[in-house]
Amino acid sequence: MIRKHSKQRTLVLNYMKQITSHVSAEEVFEALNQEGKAISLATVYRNLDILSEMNEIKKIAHPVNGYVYDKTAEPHYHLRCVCCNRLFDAPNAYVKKLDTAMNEQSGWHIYSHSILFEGVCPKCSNKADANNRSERF
Amino acid sequence: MIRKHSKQRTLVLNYMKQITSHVSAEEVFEALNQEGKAISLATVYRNLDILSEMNEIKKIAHPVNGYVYDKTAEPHYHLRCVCCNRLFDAPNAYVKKLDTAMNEQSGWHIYSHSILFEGVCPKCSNKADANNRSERF
DNA sequence: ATTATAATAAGAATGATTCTCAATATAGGA
DNA sequence: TCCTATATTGAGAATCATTCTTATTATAAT
Repeated sequence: MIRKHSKQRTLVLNYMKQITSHVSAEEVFEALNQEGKAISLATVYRNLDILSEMNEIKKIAHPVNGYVYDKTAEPHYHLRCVCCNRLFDAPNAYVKKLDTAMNEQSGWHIYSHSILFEGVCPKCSNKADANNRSERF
Repeated sequence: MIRKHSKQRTLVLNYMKQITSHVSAEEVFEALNQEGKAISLATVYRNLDILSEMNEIKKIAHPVNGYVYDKTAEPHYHLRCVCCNRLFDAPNAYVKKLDTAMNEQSGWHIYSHSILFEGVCPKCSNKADANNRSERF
């Protein structure tokens, strides 16, 4: 018996599709409730995981803050700001041939890969510049 | 006042240097106590984090199992088996030019990147083959 | 030796995530 | 439409990795 998304799962999915960043379950929970859409935290967690398994979104281990969810399951790369800790999509395309190359080199059966770049985002580096200026004068 | 490693920190570091895989704090704790080296779990956690900050080892967010620690802080890539969930070092070298390329493309100040390949390790794919054979007959 | 700082053990506290379970909703067949 | 089986929910309890607290012990510099 194939069952389509429940009312709550649809809420979660619609929210995910509409945002541009990467969010934690807690953030989804708070955003939906703020909008007046009553949903429990456990249901948010449950549905984010179900949607990940259905390959509609992707669950990502954030290097320092538990898990975040990504609106798209298509493989792509990420940038993390070591200053504000936020996660962003990288502008470049997925390089499929890295998988075939690693396949041959390692003897594993490789499905995919992910790349995480670490650095300082423009917003944070502007802030740092401003601080330096004000310290100087 | 510069202080060199304490007795317990040295225990942890020596253990890390001698292993080949990637271990959790709990595993370090159990291995050391099994060897008769008394050390508390909190101390293991504390020193693994201190050693990471000192850049002697590296702390890694495992995609499904919390954090693991890597004996080397030198940037390199990883393979994760989706079957047994273990983490291994990839055989290839770090590609520095990905950082400079992403620097230009994104406008960020990029420090480094990491690549995580996902697939099935030889041991697990052998196991799967064996299971298939036995199911067939 | 003395003193100040660093580090420890043990357990308590925290916090994110998962689990439990009684209640509610839904799909498909009679 | 009503019935039945299954899916889903909400609310809070439970779990579990990690961090914090605090009294005690170790260490380095004087």
